[in-house]
Amino acid sequence: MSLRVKKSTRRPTIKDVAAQVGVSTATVSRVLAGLGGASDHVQRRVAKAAKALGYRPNLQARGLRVRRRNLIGLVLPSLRNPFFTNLAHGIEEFLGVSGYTLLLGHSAEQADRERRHLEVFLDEGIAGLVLVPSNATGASYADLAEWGVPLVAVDRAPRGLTCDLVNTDNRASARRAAAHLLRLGYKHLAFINGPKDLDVARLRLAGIREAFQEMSRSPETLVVENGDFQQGGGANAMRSLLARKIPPEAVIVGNNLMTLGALEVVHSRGLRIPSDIALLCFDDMPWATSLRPPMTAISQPAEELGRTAAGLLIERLAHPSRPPRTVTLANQLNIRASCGAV
Amino acid sequence: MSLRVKKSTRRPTIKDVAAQVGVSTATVSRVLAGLGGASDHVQRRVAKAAKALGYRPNLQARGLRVRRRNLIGLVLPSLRNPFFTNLAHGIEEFLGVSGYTLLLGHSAEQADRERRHLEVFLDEGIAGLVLVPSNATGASYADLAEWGVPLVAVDRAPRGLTCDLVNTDNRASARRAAAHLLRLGYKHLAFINGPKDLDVARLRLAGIREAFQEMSRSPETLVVENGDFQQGGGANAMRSLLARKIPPEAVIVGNNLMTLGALEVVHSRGLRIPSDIALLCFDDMPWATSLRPPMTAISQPAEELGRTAAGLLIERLAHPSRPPRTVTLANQLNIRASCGAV
DNA sequence: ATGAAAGCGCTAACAT
DNA sequence: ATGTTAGCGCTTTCAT
Repeated sequence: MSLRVKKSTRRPTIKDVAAQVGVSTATVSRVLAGLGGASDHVQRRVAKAAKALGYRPNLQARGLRVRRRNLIGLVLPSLRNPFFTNLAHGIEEFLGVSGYTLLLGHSAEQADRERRHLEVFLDEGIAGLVLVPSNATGASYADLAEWGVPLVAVDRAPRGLTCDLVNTDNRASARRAAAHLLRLGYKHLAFINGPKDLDVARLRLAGIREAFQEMSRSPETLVVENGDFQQGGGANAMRSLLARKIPPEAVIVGNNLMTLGALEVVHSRGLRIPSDIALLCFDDMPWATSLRPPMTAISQPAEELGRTAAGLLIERLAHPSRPPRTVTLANQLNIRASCGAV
Repeated sequence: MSLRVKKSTRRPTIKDVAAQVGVSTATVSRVLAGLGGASDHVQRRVAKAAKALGYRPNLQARGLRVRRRNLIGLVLPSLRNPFFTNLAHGIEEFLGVSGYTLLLGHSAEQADRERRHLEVFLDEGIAGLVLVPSNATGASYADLAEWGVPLVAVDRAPRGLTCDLVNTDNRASARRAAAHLLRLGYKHLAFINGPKDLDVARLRLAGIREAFQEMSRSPETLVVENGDFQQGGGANAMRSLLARKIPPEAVIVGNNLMTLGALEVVHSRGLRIPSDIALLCFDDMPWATSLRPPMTAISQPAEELGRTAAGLLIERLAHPSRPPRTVTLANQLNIRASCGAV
């Protein structure tokens, strides 16, 4: 005796399964949800029929009913930057095993694009949100709190909003990096920083200044350029540094992309690293060791940042009213030849 | 006279707007959908009330009703590989302006993970799917056709399924690359290829063999290793090549990540490029020019691939029964110093 | 143990 | 021009 499989073009619903077995939809729902409350006999038959029909739950309908979905929104400033995509990797990995699905948006550091994504995600009924805030001009996150969606910020603190935050020890690692260069004897340093709006940028600059102070160096021996975290910005900044009356002997570059731009300029001028100019950069990328000379870099634990953020979000979903937490992960200074010390 | 704003903790629904204005929900729905069919007076009042209340549509409810959602699923083999994340960038960019939102999943080249994502996406009611098939052992895409979800494959053709496909001219570009090396006088070549299962891998190998034939070289002067498209695999393959009785004079590496692995080994052995060993790789990355010497690379238009795929999908959504198309984009050989020709 | 029925928020036929 | 109504697929009381 074989089950009659209803031939149909549309997806089978819980109703079809119920009809097949000859029970009510309520029973099917309960069985499929694993709530028991049905005889073993029925349980088996329901499971069998569901399988035979190829039944799959309609998550929209379920979501509509229980007003909660297993969707998590993720908004990143860029998909071209490995730092952020590694972050995404970490998040996806963690959330995947927790049964959540990711909605992805990218803001290109623009407040309005970011906002649009956030709104759509909300309309989709996301359960939670992971955000690397652009903090672009005009961006404000103050009203996100009212949306009632659990939110974890990563890497950067959103302006005007206190929430769970996972970041790195920007200040301390920048201080260590600067101290390293000063200790090696470089006198005139430059820092190609990110956009001024970002706390990340402020903290790193503060860290570098600390190092100068600790080692009793004049703040005038530090030149700061503000780049845009893009390759072109890095190139521009480097050009402008090299055009100075006293070009820096060593440069700290604020991220991976700007480093590429800076390198481009350094190479095109035929300058040698580190004898003509020493380089140290934020974001240790797999190719840092393949550059000649290998690049000294501050490695940021991008994937770990992602996993931590995902974990924090899951906890937040379980305990919505806990006080917000900040988790800071340590960066690491990987010393290689681009600064002259082996 | 100001509108009374109903104070409530839950999201306002279309009902709240209707009540506020004193019309039926149907009218509100029509006005908000821009279908007209209402007096200017009412239109204005509805718009005003919706805004005042902060009304936002519940997309799940809408989707349930109209059985179609503005969600597009995207499944990638990896989020660590810039090629794929650039692809994602292109897709996101295109889809974003078309009003679609992206669901992201990554398979890590594993058939079961990939399948799980596909199923969940389907349950979420996606309108369409962009897939870079893992083609991992056990993966089959034959039944995807029955799901009735428009599907565009990118980069690799899914096993057992004919569908829209966007890829690159793997065969031709591989042939050009090999010809370039042969013309430069290299006799013993090696190819660190990707997993055998992938059409990409087969096509490239075929292209290289073509070059050998055209230039009347013995096929024995080509050694092929199959890597896993990961950094570690590239390192292993390179080690094994260097351990041969006759190590290759020039190596073509199948992707960016394996290139990093190969470089790692080359550098650790103290070999010089190109005098000891020439290198040419698939995937031109921003850092290719910053390597010393700059790396000769076959650039694949990842973002363009993504945009094209997104475009194809949108057309497919509009014309579900059109015959499947394959769009092939040209790769470009960027000749740099790593092969000896300036 | 199981079923009937209501309803999540929305849209679309079908009235009027 | 606008309202009434049904129903998308599901879960969840509340009965039985």
